[in-house]
Amino acid sequence: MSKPKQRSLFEEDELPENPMPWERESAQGLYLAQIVLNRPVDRVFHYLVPESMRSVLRAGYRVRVPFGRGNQFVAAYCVGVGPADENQPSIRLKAVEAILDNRPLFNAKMLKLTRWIADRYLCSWGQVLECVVPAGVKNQAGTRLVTVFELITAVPRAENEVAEVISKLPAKQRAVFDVLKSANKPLTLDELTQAANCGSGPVQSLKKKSLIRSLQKRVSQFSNGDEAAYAGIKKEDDLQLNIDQRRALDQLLSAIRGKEGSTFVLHGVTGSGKTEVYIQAIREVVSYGQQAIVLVPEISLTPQAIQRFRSRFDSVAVLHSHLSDSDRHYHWQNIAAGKVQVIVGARSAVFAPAPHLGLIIIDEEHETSFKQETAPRYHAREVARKRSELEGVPLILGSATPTLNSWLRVIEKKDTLISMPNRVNNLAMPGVNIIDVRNDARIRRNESIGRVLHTGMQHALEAGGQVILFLNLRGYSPALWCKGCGNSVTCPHCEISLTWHRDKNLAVCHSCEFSSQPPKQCPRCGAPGLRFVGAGTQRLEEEVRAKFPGYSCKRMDSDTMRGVGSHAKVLNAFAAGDVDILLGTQMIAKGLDFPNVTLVGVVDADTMLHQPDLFASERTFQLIAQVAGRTGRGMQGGRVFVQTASPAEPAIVKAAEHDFLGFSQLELGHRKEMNAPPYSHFARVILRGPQEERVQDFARQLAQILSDAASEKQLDVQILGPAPAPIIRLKKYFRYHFQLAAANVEAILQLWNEITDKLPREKAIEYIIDVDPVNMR
DNA sequence: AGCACGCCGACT
DNA sequence: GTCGGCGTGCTC
Repeated sequence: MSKPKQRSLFEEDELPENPMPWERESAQGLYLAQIVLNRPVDRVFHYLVPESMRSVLRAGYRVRVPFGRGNQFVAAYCVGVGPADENQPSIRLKAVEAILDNRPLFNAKMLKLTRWIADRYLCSWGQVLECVVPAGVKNQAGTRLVTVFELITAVPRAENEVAEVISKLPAKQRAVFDVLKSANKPLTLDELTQAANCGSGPVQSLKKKSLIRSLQKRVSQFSNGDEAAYAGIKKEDDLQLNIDQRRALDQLLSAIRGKEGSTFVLHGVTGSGKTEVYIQAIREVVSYGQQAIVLVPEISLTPQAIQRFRSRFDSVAVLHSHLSDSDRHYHWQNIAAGKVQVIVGARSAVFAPAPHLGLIIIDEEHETSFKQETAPRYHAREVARKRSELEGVPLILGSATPTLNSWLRVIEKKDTLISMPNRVNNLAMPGVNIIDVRNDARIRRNESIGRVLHTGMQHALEAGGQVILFLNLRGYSPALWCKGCGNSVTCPHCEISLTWHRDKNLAVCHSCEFSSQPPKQCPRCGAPGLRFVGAGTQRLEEEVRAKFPGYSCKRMDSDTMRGVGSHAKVLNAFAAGDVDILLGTQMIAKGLDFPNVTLVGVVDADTMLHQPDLFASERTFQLIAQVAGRTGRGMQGGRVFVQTASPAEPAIVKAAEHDFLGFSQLELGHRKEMNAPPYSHFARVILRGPQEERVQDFARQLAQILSDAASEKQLDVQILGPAPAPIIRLKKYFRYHFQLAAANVEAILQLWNEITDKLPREKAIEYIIDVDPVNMR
């Protein structure tokens, strides 16, 4: 019984755990709490519930408990309460020390969901719960304790005695007493003394006479940021839907009305008006007094996107990364109180404590940012799937380029497809030109903009259109290359090529925080004259300014978009037409909707394609399709130029043809052949330590143990590797990884659970396991 | 993950 | 003889 996690994964057994061994030994009518901790031990601990807490403590509260040999007090989560089983020896049990919340933070469904996450992503229940509750809720940010006074009414004293004491009160005390009596609620010292026009003396005297008492009350002092957010937003009516949108909405409405916990893949090409469909589907659940959760990638949480929801609904909570602890706490309370209709947020908003959830939507479902890269390493899409099942509400996965994962479920009829194959207003999809740059003299000269793209930009700009240029590398030059030895200068910690940032004249590692003055000589061979090769957004900006001097140009990447409002500022300028050419990284690839953009240039389609990654092809397709979607949204139409040295690459060709079906067919064929996801599951074990050889040895050791266990337990799990991780050095650690592969994820989970507490330890070597990884670095 | 216990080497 | 290194195992 050391691993409750194995049991509850695919059984629907109820939350109170099976009796622990000692629970079977003596029945004394004890009342116990089941407690989990934010530690990587996935076990439920039992604590005595003191008499005083018995009527309050339930599953879902946080508590403080003594833990370990030193009885250190730690915050923990109560996941169940109940009488002890028979034969409970009370000696070894400790007692709950305190309850930390005024109300439970989790209901039964959320407990079930978090338990599922712990099982599915191989971490402890406590770790999941810890990550679900925002820090601002834990530390009660935006609230404080104040002392208030109230009358003592229920005192077992003779009434006439009390009346006599009251009648003999000095004037000031009498005034205080009357104020408190007429207020009929607890008052602070300030309120009291002001109303009674006295000092604190009379109040203290009354307290001494046991006519009033003081108590601590927690009051919120949230700065109501929401009113400001809503100021200046005028409400708008729902738009008229076109035929595709109408059909999509009708399908969703019937699922909503039927209370189905089913999943819909909404495949709508860029510009097909998915958001309007979401909004009107939400309208339906809101009309029942229910709430909707909308997950979007963090980078899509733009002011325009937020405004779009705020102009349609009375109360929208937006959960983004710039919120203060206090804001987060405020939203959590509001959401839990059912005061919020729509919750819009990034990944973690999937845990929003909506009491009457009616609908979950994930927009841009293909975005990799829905996978959390630290424990618990959950994927919000899968968590949403589970939550929709538990709550019996529909889940909508929207994208112009659905993941092959979701697409396979459509093909297998596990999920329902809704197609929106046309753009709104009968706009055409933009024409995409694949430009083979292998023979372009300018590209050979190390320029980024080839002849064809240059001409295209010129025409677009002269016709009054705007241009977006996409390049997925920030900085000036992605490599400092030495002619002498042919090597590039790498980060001393990560062995990754340093990128030269010309504006600050720094060589920066994009993997850790390292940066230094660019060396004058090669650190390896000492030869002088390092060359800066390749181009990042900084250099592209310079080239654009040189080549298009009459036009204004703005760069958007994580270097220029440090400030909170910087994003909106540039986009507003672009929308207003003050900027002709917008260039940048990933962050301009999604969701932008500017009708005057008549040309989009993908400066280098090959960077993503050539990554040693199972998903490289899928990502390349997604990226080109998404970037292409940024144009042709007005009446002038639009064109896309994709510069590549692999013009025949299917991911690029199919993206150019806007042929998702064709691409998915091809790519799924490859995946099936290779028995790769979505036809199988992976879990990736990553090890790191300061000495490369020991990390490698230990990786081999672990892989061997897992491999042996797999054959011993007859589990069909392949062990692939170990091998050096693609980024072998990261911040002073050497990294190795290996993978567990199986047709069913359950086999992987079972194998890991069988072995995990028997695995050896090695000093200074840490390892983690990532189930269904999206990032292979 | 912590943390305490315990079993070995270098000190007053 | 003891202080403290770090490996080992447990945590209701």
